[in-house]
Amino acid sequence: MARAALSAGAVVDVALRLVDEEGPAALTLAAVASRAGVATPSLYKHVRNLAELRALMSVQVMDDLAERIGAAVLGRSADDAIRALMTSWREYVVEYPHRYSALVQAPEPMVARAGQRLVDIMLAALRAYGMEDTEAIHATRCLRAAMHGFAVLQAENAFQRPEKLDETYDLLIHMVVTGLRTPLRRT
Amino acid sequence: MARAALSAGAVVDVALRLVDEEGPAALTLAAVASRAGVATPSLYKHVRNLAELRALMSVQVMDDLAERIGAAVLGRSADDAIRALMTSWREYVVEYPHRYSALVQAPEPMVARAGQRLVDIMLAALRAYGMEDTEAIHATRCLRAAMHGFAVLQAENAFQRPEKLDETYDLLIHMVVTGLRTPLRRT
DNA sequence: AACTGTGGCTAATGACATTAGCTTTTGAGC
DNA sequence: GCTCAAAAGCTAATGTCATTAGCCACAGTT
Repeated sequence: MARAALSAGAVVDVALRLVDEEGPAALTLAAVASRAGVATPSLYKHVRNLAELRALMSVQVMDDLAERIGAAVLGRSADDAIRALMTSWREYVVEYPHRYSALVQAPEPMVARAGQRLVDIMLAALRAYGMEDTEAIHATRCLRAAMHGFAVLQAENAFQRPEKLDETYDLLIHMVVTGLRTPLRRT
Repeated sequence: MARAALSAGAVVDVALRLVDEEGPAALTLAAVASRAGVATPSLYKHVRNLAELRALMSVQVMDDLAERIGAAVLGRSADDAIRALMTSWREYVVEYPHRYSALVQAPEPMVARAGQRLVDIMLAALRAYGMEDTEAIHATRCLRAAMHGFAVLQAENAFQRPEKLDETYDLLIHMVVTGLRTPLRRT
């Protein structure tokens, strides 16, 4: 073996810190290398290329997020679980907006798997509503769309009005919970 | 005057067609210039730089979208208007997924103004629910978040399961409409 | 027919990502 | 302690971009 200075994980950490501090546009291999105290090409010993770094960063973020929402949901059920899930999701976005903006939804297996972990937690939280499998999938997608849409727009500063975002989010939670409670007509 | 060959609008059109056909990653000035039958630096006679081109493209897309949802909402009200609004929004995304992915939410005045047009249509559609101004703002944000989140995820192919997206979207519409119908308790 | 400004062009620069090929370090086995 | 292979680092080189500078041609006006 050789010096164990850097590693794929360390590179990802450095890159995430860079994005946190300087925004998603600042993510270049040169900047990451500089922060890591290493020459740019050296990064290729740990990461295949920039696209893979992005994917690894997304996986890391999704896993962090999964841990959070998993903990938030623990021991709660139905409406209460959904509320905790949505609240903790947004807390993450507020804490790391740039990081969230850097999320990539590539069809890469690695990223897809990390995304699946998130979806699984949502599915579990929805079981309490007594949904059939197919129905639960649809509900999860809606939940995901609502949270992700809000998160993206907030992270990109697309809400300009002075009204409090917290209140808007309360309404969104209310919409989701109410929608889950009053099912569509069975066909 | 000189030859009136290209124009800012024409460049934007070419760029949009490029994105439609080859995806958002294919958007480079070189590719746009080549399609326009012109050398790369010539584009700068019509567009300040790549960032401005992106902004102009976003404005164009938002305006197209505004026209569509405006027409869809015309003459309808309340639940019916919301359903038409959400349906036509998604039709646009299905028709031009790459274009939608290329949307940028910069705080640039130009883009913000185009976004405001979209928001205004949503606000108008929500008036039928008899909401106070502040309440309408919150509701619009939720509507926007839900539609945008779904659109982004679909455009990025983030929904992998075989379940029909149309059915999921019906549920999302249902959630929004139900949520609007059953207001939060006033504090 | 000369003039002016517009749109286009070539050449140059600087930031990147990525590759090739060389050097250093280090840990494993002796 | 010594050898050595591989890991990890480095410099140099390449190709693609965006962007800028400076020049040329042409249209429409005078």
